[in-house]
Amino acid sequence: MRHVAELTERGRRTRQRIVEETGRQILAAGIGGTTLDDVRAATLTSKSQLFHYFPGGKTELVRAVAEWEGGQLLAAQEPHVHDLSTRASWEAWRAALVDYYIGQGRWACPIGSLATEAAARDPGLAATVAGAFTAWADLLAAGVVRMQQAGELDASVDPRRIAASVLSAIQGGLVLSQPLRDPWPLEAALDQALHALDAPARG
Amino acid sequence: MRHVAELTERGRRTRQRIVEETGRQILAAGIGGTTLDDVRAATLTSKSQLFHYFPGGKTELVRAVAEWEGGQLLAAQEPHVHDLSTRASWEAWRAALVDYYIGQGRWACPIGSLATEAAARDPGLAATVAGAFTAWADLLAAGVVRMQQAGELDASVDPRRIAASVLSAIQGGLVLSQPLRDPWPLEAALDQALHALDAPARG
DNA sequence: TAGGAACTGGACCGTGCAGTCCAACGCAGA
DNA sequence: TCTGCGTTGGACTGCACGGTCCAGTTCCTA
Repeated sequence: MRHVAELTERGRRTRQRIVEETGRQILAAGIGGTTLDDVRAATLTSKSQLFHYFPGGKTELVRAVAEWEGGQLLAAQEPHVHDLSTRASWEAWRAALVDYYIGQGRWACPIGSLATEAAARDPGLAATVAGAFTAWADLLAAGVVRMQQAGELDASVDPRRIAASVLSAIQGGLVLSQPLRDPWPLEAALDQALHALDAPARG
Repeated sequence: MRHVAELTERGRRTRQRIVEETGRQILAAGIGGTTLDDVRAATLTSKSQLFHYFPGGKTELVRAVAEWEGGQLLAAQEPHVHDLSTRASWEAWRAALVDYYIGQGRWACPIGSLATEAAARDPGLAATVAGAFTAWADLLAAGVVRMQQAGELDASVDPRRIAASVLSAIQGGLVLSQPLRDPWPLEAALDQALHALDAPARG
């Protein structure tokens, strides 16, 4: 006997298909530019399915997308983002990240692009987005700490500030790169931010 | 005898009122979240006036806003942005900029917030936005050159890359600060980016 | 002071889109 | 095979919003 809102395997797959396709459309056209009819057509589903799996409508769907994309974004940085204990590891991480954005034709951050639109429309979504940023920043800050522990970095630098400035370089670099359709601002900003890791430990 | 599309003083004021109010609404709610009816109500005008001054409709209005905001943004950085020949001048510029964004309750960049939404919806607008970024970056790069000429900065650093990374720090810092409603990521990113100016000239 | 152009008010229209509703299908377990 | 829930299809509704239209007013200029 099943209980409320339980999903079968088929249901889970359909739901997931909707989330991923909506994510693609939002990245390309923004929340406002993404219509449920477009999603319905692209996923070969029907209106009733959309509201069956997301009773809260578009708002709930977008939040599900935010959570999914947040996870994907961190997954794309594995395994480097859990190392980051050497300068070489940071470079490997950097390469994976640039490939995720530019190499795979995203040209924007799935989370970052939600941030601006979310802040105005949906406070709950803004909280989800802020949470994704915090989780990400924590991973980077942990890497900075690891570099300090390994004796490769001056212990006086603040890991949280480094993490925030690296994250800002990514987001801001994408803002500049996107309309120019050229990765160089992203790369310049990222490299500049990573120079903060070049302060050797004081012997 | 007047000619086509000439504006009287009254007309110019009305038009300007529409542009500024639309700018406020776009910053708060995005392009998609801004309706002509809201603008009409807030400016105490009528639909016909909106289309009288902007025959191209919302698209043309938004472009006018982008150009106006671009100018305002640079104006807010005066007179510092035309100096930037000393480290102190950069700090004064930094303070003016943070006040423009945070002190005046914007919490987002009028141009940066357009960038993401524009890239998807309106290629012409994206070009305008890219132009605004370029003009801004040119001013910063000129400042870097002035520091180099004054002998305060190593001549080997690339002014364009510095300018791009500082601009990215601003835009990305705002992306992080906005949902958190806290200026610290913006300030951390900006300060980190400005460290690039701390490379003394090689004697 | 008359003519005309710039300016203004607001009713009206068409459409695109979020969300509703209900009937039908399919796949388990009893 | 029956029963019931999870699942699916798609027509339908309400309305918000961009855009049109035209009549009326203000104000410059000759």
